[in-house]
Amino acid sequence: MTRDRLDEELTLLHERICPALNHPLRMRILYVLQEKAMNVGMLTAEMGIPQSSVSRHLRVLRERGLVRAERQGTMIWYVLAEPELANVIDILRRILGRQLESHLDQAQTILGIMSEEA
Amino acid sequence: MTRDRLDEELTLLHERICPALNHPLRMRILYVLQEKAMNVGMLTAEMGIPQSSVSRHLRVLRERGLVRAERQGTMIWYVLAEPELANVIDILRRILGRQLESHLDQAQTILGIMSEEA
DNA sequence: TCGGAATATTCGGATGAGCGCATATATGGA
DNA sequence: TCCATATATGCGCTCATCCGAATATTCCGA
Repeated sequence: MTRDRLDEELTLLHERICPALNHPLRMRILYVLQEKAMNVGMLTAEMGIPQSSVSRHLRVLRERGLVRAERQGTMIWYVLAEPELANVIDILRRILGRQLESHLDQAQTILGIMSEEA
Repeated sequence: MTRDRLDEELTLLHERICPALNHPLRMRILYVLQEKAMNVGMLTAEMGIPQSSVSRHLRVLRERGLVRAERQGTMIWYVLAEPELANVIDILRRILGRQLESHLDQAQTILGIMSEEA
């Protein structure tokens, strides 16, 4: 694969897929949907944020083909369309875990990278 | 893991790790560094953007512990610190590839992205 | 066909990220 | 010490995204 081609593909990747991961609530939605399909009401309760927010986040995921919406009567059930996303999140969590263990983390804390600490 | 704990962890993940992936140039830097260490000058040439931009992107990656900076004389070599990131990118590329194959997306076809895949 | 529940969208404002340009800092050598 | 090279940062601007509240849409049942 040429340089330009890779560049092109990564740009496309960033336009289409990545925005889905660029928000913790969307990540959480993906993670929750991995276990079972849910409708908007359930997700709203689960997330603890306004329904309009949930709906907008779902739109981002839906438009990028990462979740599927299946209407059933007046409700709409959302299903994880790309199960591999769970792997992505797991890998990132693993990396985070390693960093939290290492001393590296101290330096970054000092640098004020982390908003607040857990 | 409780709901709150997962929420907390994903928020932390989003603050610390994800910003590194939120930009195509940073993704490209990670991808390029996977093959070999490079200094800022090499990366600037490779990317075709101003040196100040490269430097700022590197800072984001460095502060989050995803790359390591090793000074050698007047140059600074950058090394991929979390090789698993390459897996993340590969998974995302695979998802993108699947989506491009499906009819899901006509726009991509128009863009001529589907020419040939690896 | 009308009402109500479930979901989606619009609106306006606030916040943050990214950029190029210019400049600052650090290192090695003369 | 002074210069040249390599890298990092400050500044001002633009643009995208997010949010809550209010409103619109869709669908079912009576």
